[in-house]
Amino acid sequence: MTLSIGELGRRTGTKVETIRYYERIGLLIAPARTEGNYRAYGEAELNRLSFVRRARDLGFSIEQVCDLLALSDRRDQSCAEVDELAGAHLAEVERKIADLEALRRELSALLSQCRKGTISTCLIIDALGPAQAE
Amino acid sequence: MTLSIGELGRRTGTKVETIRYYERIGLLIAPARTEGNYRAYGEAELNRLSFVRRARDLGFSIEQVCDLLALSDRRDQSCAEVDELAGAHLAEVERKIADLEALRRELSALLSQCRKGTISTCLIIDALGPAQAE
DNA sequence: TCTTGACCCTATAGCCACTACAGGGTGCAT
DNA sequence: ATGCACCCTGTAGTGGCTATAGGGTCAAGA
Repeated sequence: MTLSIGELGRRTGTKVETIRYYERIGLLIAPARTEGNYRAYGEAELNRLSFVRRARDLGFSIEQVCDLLALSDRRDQSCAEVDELAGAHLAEVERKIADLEALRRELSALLSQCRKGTISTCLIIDALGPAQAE
Repeated sequence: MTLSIGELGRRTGTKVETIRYYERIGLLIAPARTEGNYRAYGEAELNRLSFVRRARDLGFSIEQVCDLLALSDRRDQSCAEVDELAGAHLAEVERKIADLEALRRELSALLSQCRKGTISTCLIIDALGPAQAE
């Protein structure tokens, strides 16, 4: 099985430029080339890129993906590190959710107060402006 | 009242570099200068930067902040546009929350299954790897 | 008066994770 | 021979800052 970069992209839902970018930063290993200097991928590369994509879709950073890839090769060792990485990531996701929910509350409070008046009486603009009664 | 850039930063919780950046991109207007070529800010600038900071803290993009600033000057007009902008932003925030919550569910499902074994039996690594039973 | 140190200035490069060119080469069908 | 889809490299751009280099200014203290 030999895949061109475009085909690999189609199968993994990755843009061609992104694949080349991953290669450039060392996340993917430079594959063999055809006579015409085209990248030629095999199953191993397909699997590796799939792994990368899923991890990225789960919100892991490139660096975390690198770590996960390295860990996934050490099949006999404890998966405690994997667990820890995923746990840290989960905590980060939960923090972001909390931040966004605080934001949502503020924004919807502002919006619910809107009296459809003019800018000069707009509570949203007011809320952004300098504190007047302080 | 005349403020140096550092003083303005302190009063608005903004780094000096960020203020200069805002000026460079046109979000803040270039202020008067002292004899020694230092930026000299007044109350208007303090208000404007406060506005920017609050809007940024609420998660508005720089472009949205530009729009809000432009709107806030047109005090006699309807605030419908402001409302719309804030509403669109709220919708965006809600979409992000939904995305992150889906993520959280996936991650915590993965983590709850961890049996503290080796990498080769790690369900997290499995979940990232290529689909095996398909 | 000199020096120290905190502050200020500009210009430029770096961060993340891509994305979008420009300017060319390859491969296959018509 | 021509067209078109695809591939190649290299570079620059995105957003929203942040950091650094290499200097200038200003006020206080010895």
